[in-house]
Amino acid sequence: MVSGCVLEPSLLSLVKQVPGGKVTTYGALARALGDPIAARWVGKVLSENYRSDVPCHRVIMSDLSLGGYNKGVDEKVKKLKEEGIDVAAGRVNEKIFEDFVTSYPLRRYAETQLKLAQKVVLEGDLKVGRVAGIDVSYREGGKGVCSIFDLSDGSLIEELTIVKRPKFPYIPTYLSFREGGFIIELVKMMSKEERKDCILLIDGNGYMHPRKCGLASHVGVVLDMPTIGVAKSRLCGKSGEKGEIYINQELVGFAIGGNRYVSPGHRVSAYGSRRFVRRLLEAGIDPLRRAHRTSRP
DNA sequence: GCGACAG
DNA sequence: ATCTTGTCGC
Repeated sequence: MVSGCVLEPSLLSLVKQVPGGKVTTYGALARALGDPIAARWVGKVLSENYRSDVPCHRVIMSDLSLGGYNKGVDEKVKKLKEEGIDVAAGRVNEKIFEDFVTSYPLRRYAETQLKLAQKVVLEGDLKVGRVAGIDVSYREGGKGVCSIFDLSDGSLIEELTIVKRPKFPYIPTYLSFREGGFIIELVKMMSKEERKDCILLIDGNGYMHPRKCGLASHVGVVLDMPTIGVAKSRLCGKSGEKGEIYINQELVGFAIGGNRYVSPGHRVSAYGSRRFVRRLLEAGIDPLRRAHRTSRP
């Protein structure tokens, strides 16, 4: 219950649909939520669930092995056998129940991303005077930090902080629904004048996203500000010979320095975003590292 | 079988 | 992101 409040009721009600004497898989539940990529989150939630009205013991792995259970796997096997399910050598011999009644809630979020993606502008002159790095860290809730630097002299102008509980779980490709609210609130704490002339560096992807709408693009469009995504690992795409990242032959971003992935968020091009981040680092300005450090305890 | 899977 | 969970593709 600590993580995703938003999708959790949907997930638990899906688990309740699995009849006694039948089993389903984490992946099948994720598909019923609207996206198989949520399978890992499904497993995490169910392994932590203690509600006796939710039959988590009927959820197993796609290879028919047992998976986890909060009271131990032995208890899971016992409950399954009591329901007449054939369990032998740590495997369940039963057809997978997948006949869920569902509204596929995750699809609505994906559709939101597709709509926002149509508003993304992949060009801009980046005539800005300030740069803000924004990062969110978690420990008993989330802490978002926005570190604003003056580009004329590289000095730290201001640092803003916000602490709140994220309402959306972490599911790959849906990060913007977890962290977008932190970023938007932080930017709204900036003065109008400060905001006007500022580009945002976001810890995550922009255009380098399966639906062309990662966190940086999402908040860029919502705030109508130039944004660049800088991620520490690759979510999707294929690497070219000079660090380019492609999705279906389309350039979506770059790997830089071997351990950073840069992609345009909004109102900047792919090459423009790489140039901007490179020049910042050459000038010794690292807003994201600063935001990351102050967000950590 | 081993690793990847934004944070 | 932390303490571990599933699935798919190489």
